[in-house]
Amino acid sequence: MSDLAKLAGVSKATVSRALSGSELINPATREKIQALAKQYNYRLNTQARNFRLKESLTITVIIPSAESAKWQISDPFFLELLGSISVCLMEKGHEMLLSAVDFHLPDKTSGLSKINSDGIIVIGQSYIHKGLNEYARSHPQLVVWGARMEDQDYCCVGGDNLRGGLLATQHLIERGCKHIAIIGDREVPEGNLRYQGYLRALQDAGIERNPALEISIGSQKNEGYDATLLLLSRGVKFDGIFLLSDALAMASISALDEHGIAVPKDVAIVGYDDISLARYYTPSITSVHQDREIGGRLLVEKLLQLIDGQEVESFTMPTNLVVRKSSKKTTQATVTQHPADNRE
Amino acid sequence: MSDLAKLAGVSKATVSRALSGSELINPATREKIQALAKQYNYRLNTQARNFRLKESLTITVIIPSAESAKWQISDPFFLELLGSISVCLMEKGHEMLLSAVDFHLPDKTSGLSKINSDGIIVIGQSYIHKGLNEYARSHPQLVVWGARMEDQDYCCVGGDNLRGGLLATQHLIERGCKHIAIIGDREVPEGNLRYQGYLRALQDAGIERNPALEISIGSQKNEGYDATLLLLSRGVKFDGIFLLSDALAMASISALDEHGIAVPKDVAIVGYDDISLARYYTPSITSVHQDREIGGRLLVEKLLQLIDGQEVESFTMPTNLVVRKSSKKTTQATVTQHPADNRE
DNA sequence: TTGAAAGCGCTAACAA
DNA sequence: TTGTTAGCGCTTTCAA
Repeated sequence: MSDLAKLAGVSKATVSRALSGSELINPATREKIQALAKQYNYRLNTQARNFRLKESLTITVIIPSAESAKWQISDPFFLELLGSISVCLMEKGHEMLLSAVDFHLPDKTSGLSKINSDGIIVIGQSYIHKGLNEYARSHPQLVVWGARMEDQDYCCVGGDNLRGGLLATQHLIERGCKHIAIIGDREVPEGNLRYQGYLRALQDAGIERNPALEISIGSQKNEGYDATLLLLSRGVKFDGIFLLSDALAMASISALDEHGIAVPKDVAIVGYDDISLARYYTPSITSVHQDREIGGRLLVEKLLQLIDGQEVESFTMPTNLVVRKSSKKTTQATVTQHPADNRE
Repeated sequence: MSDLAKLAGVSKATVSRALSGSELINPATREKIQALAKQYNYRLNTQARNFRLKESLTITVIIPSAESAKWQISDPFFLELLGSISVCLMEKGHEMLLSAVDFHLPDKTSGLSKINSDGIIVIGQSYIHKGLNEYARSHPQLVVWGARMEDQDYCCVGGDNLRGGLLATQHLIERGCKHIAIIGDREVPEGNLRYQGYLRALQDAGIERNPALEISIGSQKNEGYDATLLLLSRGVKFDGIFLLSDALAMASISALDEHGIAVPKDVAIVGYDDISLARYYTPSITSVHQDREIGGRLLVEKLLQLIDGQEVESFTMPTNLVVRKSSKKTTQATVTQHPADNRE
């Protein structure tokens, strides 16, 4: 920069002002300097600038990774949300630092405090709601995609999971299902709310809950597959399954298919998230839609407001069901399998 | 830091040395200072440190975004590779800056030079091979996932696309297919090589190439769907399709299914990449496997060597076919559709 | 083994 | 409108 200053015959300060497009500078000088900068292919040292300004223009996005397969970034929906966040951040002139954190590790949120950026977006509360609460008290520059909780000290954006679970289950009931299984991770707040919606729908319809139809697992595809096999092995009747994510739904359909059980003929399937592939699966998957574009935008905007020192409210996005083939009504049938293997 | 120095009754320099675990310091002093730092929850200012050291410990990963849907980060395989890269980078103590760039834009690679990090990993050459070459000449801290090219001035890691295309097509031929369509993006180097493999397999088997069976499109799911409809509308006979990615394969199967064409009974399908979902699609998808874990690790290691000033060679990873149901032999059948709509 | 001091490249008071 | 100057928080010579 001092070189450039010499070349232009002005001081460093003037160059700095010219390059940052300051108001209080002679337009002629500014253009001269900018031309010179371009000519010599000079670029501001962002590190120095950020250091000086005590800002990084960088946002850290944390996405939970799957414990079992660390190199595999979790849920496709989160990835699609990530795409939306990435675009918004870019529009606002921020960089995106991506960090896949395994929240199953003992230290859990301890990694958060090592982060050095203007703000943090956590995609999915995972198992760390309390940790987030604690962290947020000292570092308010945090927004989280997830479920609204009673005791929530951080800003949270997410879908209406209770309603989503309700819609999904009601749909299966309306479609004629009497024995509706539910498979997914109920340990995480979002999953739990979807489960509550499921319970409520059953209750509203006067259907008694059957614990043998409920399986709480992680969110990996193989777990969806295995859980479906487990369900089959229980020998309990079921004619519909509500899966707490589309990835699980796909794996489940795959498992059913391998056992000669047809979807939707024998069993109706409803997933969650309406990931882009849901429409292109065979059969296409009925799913609870969450708008990732709006979601990502909201997360970014709220975080930026937070960084700006503004007060910010959490937001729950409306949610709707997209009906596709996997739950289409056909000639009814109910599956019973291997009543032998009847452990838990 | 100066506060900490006062507390410890030493100079800033000593604190700095203690915290960086320098050799030339009294172990007693070091431990005292480290204890103090922990007690007061003091952390080094990374920005200042990086600025001083002229390093960022940050690697930028560039992943091409789909032109049509900017918020949707492209191919699932790239995402899985990204996961692997992320883990390796973390292991090596680097941060990962993620940038989704639309290489269809007119400026194309111009964005690269604005990047301010220790090195760049580009996932997929996309349409910018020349731009990468040019960039690499002045900025050698660059590795690219993609295809080996004759004139390549950058370090490149990727699968053996020619062989992959060959294996996929040979498999379809062995399985009895006589009329093998190919759908995918041949504009990008990787796609083109896979296509060359396809051509060679046909040639080896003495099957004449039929341009009506070839469709070059982008890599979005809807394009795979549309391309399949286009193929059907051409009214040309086909009993197998080689799709240049698994995402396309899924969309294609979906399109066929909607037209009452069964996979693999009527048409055999082979995809590419062996993404984790391939095994859980219905039917499960035969696909050319590329090891994302090793791939990611290689990319990171080579980049770090490059940053370290070492000479680095490009590497082509071995490639193999994973056979699943989508290409399983059944009672043979050949589809002909709508010979009416025979334009193009 | 430790301290004093310089300086990384930039911005922003303050002065001119 | 521009220049002078100080200083962000750290590391690292060099000297003690």
